Amino acid sequence: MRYPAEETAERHRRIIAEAARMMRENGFDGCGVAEVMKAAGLTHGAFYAHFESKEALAAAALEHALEQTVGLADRAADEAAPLAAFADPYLSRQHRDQPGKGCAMTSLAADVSRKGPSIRTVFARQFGRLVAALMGPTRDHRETSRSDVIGTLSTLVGAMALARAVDDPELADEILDQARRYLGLQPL
Amino acid sequence: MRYPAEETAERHRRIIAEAARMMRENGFDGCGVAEVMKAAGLTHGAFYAHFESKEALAAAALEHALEQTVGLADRAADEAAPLAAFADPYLSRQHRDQPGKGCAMTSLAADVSRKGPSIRTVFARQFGRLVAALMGPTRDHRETSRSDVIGTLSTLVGAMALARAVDDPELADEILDQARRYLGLQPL
DNA sequence: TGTACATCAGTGAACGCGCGTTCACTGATGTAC
DNA sequence: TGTACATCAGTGAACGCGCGTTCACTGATGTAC
Repeated sequence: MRYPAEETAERHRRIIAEAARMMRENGFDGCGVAEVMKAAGLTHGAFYAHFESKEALAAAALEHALEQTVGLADRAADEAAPLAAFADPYLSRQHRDQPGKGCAMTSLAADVSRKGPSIRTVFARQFGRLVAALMGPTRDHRETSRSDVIGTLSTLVGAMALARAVDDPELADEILDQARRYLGLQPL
Repeated sequence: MRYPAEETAERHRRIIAEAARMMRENGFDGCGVAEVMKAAGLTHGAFYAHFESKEALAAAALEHALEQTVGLADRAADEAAPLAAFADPYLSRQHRDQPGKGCAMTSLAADVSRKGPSIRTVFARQFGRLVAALMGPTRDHRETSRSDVIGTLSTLVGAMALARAVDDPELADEILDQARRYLGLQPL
């Protein structure tokens, strides 16, 4: 049957949101089309009324997930120390233990590097926006700032990836703790 | 037919080496058993004479790949500035463009976090050895040192993951450049 | 304002493919007598 | 030293399963007259 336009749009958004969560948890190839559609309350057959292919869904889901990270950076940019304001909640146990709700740079960067242009372009664009947001509106020493921003982001992404990979709770905690110290953040 | 023990052992090593390369390039799930065996010059049927399962191969391949990284750290530990000696070749374009020959922390950390204990334990153990190697034989300010080592490793892993994910050669180069500056390394 | 009809997001069965795994079989090697 | 035989890493066909994708069909909605 034909459905009201707004309900269809709402379902479309829900598919993207569920995919963004599941792909961050299990990787692009770790969650199936049928699984995503089921999580969105639909059957898999309807998928191709919403997306041209699974790759198109992956691109939309990645964009959605990174949008969330850019939003956090925008809010952090209003603080006195934007980088610290962004980094502090990033290096938390909550973020480590809930990849499905967290930053897609950490959970999907390696996956992205193995995918095609449609996905990698999304990543590059959103990463550029993230760096720009964290540099603040007007700075003079742009070069130095970009190095601080990119260096700090690298530390965040690497520390979180390592903390999640390690199969030893104490070591995982220590990685967060030492990365926080390294960046000059308060201990957890 | 039955084969000489040494030839069998040599083939076993070749399977692991090829798997270590292909899994770093394409992820654990991105390369198949048949593909690995073909790269090692065998047919897929012989695989289960060498490994109990694909997961067992993945664990062996990860161990092999990380052994290589620990070896580089051991050699860097003999230098005047071990961390810089390790970081300098890490943040190179060559490393970025040849993930199959490079550090498995960057290419496989996210994959590892989604796998079972047999694989995650390998990662944790080798990461521990890597940190220990880079801290040098005898230091007094251990706490500070561990923070420097873990913080720097995080930066390396994150920067390389980001540089590889980005679909823009200039941005990928800039990530390496700025991360090098952030860590106080000479420009490329 | 009614009526006939085109639309299209749904459903669920089916397809083709690749994957990890299994299995019957091979035959040179190493061992027991 | 020869001979018979067990071993086991190979080969290649086959299996079962899950996946992305396709397709015939449904029926409420929106549109044309």
